[in-house]
Amino acid sequence: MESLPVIKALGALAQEHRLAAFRLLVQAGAGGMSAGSLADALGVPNSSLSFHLAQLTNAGLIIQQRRSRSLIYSADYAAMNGLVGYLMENCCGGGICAPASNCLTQEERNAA
Amino acid sequence: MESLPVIKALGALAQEHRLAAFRLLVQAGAGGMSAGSLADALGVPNSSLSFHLAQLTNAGLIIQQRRSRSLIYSADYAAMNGLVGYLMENCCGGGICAPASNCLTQEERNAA
DNA sequence: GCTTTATTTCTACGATAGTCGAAATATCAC
DNA sequence: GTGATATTTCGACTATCGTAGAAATAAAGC
Repeated sequence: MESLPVIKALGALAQEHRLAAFRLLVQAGAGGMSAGSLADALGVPNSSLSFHLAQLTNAGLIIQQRRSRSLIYSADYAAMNGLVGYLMENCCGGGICAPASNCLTQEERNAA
Repeated sequence: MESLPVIKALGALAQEHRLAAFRLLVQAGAGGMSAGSLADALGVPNSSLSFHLAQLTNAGLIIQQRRSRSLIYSADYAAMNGLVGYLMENCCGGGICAPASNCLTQEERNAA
């Protein structure tokens, strides 16, 4: 993993509403949440949240899907694993520390 | 761990020079590096780097020590473990994923 | 004390982030 | 097509970030 996407991902998470939104999506799992229900849950105006969701999407941390009139967002577990992996990979000179554990996607969990 | 310090830490790492500096310090280990040698290694003016080191220090990611005329900076492994732990802790609803592996401090490594 | 070395603080500047109401777009139901 | 719903884009604004030269501070040596 390169440095630039890591910086984008870290920057995307380094904001109150975005960190909260991302965590909600992580906990929501594969089903995801609509933009509107996220805005309600966070108490942020739609237009503001839309801005933040675009940032998270651009950073590759979340995925957007249309379901009827709603846009459903869900966390990209692979991206998150890559981010944590990058941070741990360069820890302690890459020698002693074991790689970070991975969060499984719904599919991976079913397969296990 | 609260949300605010996590946001500060993520924000501190979400910048080219600061991420590079932090990684250099992580690899440098307990011995750390002086402000000047960091500035040389990164090709950044002293005053600019000083600004960034202050941000990292304020975020609790690195530690400052004076050694004669030089100020020596070193990575705070405990803070990094806390940050990664926070991200992993809220992953997958906190259920299935194992906690992230820890990077050991020099003392912990010696004790092991 | 004065000088040298190492680093920070000051200052000013342009660039980007965050906010939110209003207008625009997309989809569905009839 | 018309109307209702869900979400985004636009616009204007303030606040904070990143930059780097210049001046100030801290420690060591003579």
